[in-house]
Amino acid sequence: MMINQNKIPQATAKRLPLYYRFLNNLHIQGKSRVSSKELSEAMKVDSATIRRDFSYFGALGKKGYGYNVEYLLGFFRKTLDQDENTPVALIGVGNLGTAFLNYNFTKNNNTKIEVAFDADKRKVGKTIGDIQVHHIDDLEGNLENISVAILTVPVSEAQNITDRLVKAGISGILNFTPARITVPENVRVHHIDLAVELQSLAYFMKHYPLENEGEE
Amino acid sequence: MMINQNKIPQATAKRLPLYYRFLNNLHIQGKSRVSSKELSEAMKVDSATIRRDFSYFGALGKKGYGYNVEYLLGFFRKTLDQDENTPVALIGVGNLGTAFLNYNFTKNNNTKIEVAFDADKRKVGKTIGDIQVHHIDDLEGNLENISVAILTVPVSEAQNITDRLVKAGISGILNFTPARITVPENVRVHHIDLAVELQSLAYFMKHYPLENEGEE
DNA sequence: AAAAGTAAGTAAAAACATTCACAAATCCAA
DNA sequence: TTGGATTTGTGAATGTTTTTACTTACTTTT
Repeated sequence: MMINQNKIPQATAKRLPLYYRFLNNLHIQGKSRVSSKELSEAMKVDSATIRRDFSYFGALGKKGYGYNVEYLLGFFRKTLDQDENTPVALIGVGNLGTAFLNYNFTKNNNTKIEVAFDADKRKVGKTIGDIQVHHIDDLEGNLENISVAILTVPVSEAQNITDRLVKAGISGILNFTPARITVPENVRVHHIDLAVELQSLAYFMKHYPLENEGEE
Repeated sequence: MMINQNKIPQATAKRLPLYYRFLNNLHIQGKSRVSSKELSEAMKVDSATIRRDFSYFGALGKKGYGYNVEYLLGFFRKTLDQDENTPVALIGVGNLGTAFLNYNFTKNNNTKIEVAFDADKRKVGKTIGDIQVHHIDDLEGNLENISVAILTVPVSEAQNITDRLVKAGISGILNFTPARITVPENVRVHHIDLAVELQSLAYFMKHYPLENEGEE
């Protein structure tokens, strides 16, 4: 495992799951061939960027023809480890947490919430979207083989729970709380701050009047 | 209005709401002075980046001292138009939409969901988090003064509803569906793709083993 | 089989963003 | 009041990402 290349730019890496999903859709639709231009229109990513991104993995297409959907899809499946599943723990079964449980990833997706926790005893024992809710006190015993957590707890609990997650061996956290949590160097945190996103959109609308630009 | 500077880098603009929120917290806590180093530790943004970001707005601090929290906060309040409220429409009162309605922004926040829509008649008429749910058919009549929409509908409806939103005068969309929607040039779309975020985190964990890096 | 068209791949340029490193200004302790 | 400590603001260096522009190779049509 551990594919050699650490050379793929982060910006590219962030787009890979998007590429994968679109290729999968095309494949399901029975399309066997696609060009960077078509992909560009569908995904709103510049076609040169797409070609450059793909090129980090080698020459995957054919000049004058484009890309073979099935081949490309297979390639990305391996690259993105779509074979192996990534089990995920959800911490905090509030409104947002419940949304995640019902959302049920794994349509074209190798990530799946396997276990959920909440501090509210009325929620413990319930099954939401097929997933059992455990009490947060039982966190430590129920994270076997799980290294990724989605954090949807109240902001006041965020750091405290994070510390426990880290101690329990979690090494990646998708943090939906507004808290900028502190973790050891070997733990990766991605923040998604919904209030910031909304304000940021409003700011861009007011101060960056577009009449031409591409995207986000 | 329309503050002169179109010169602020986008990367900086995206951090402004974060800065604002932290300054507000500091102010509430009664702190009157703060350095870029302290801010850096709290927000996990490099201190030089913070100083550089602030500097786009002029010299806001004092050498040897740091920044006056109240002054800086006041400055950002004006810059971010925290005075004027930005009313928002929520389209799609499913799990995620409900989470937003209950989440209720506007703690330190000038964005507020004012109206919600759904296609399910059983939801219409309900009040969730103080917000009335209207039928999606009544979209066009109920978007007076609203220019921002949060899109949390099923992916199959995304483009169709987007077209209606645009026709009804919406010029900014926070899109939580996996669809990469098509809009006219003058409409700004920010995508938040939860499945992609999760997969992307998993990819980074596997291929970018950190033992040192900063953040996202 | 030739000509016209298409589209990948990429080198180089441009644009964008972060970080270093330090002078200048101010603070603060004794 | 002096002198060391602090901390900003920023030029320059570095790093990253996007975009341009073009060659090459293949496809398709005639």
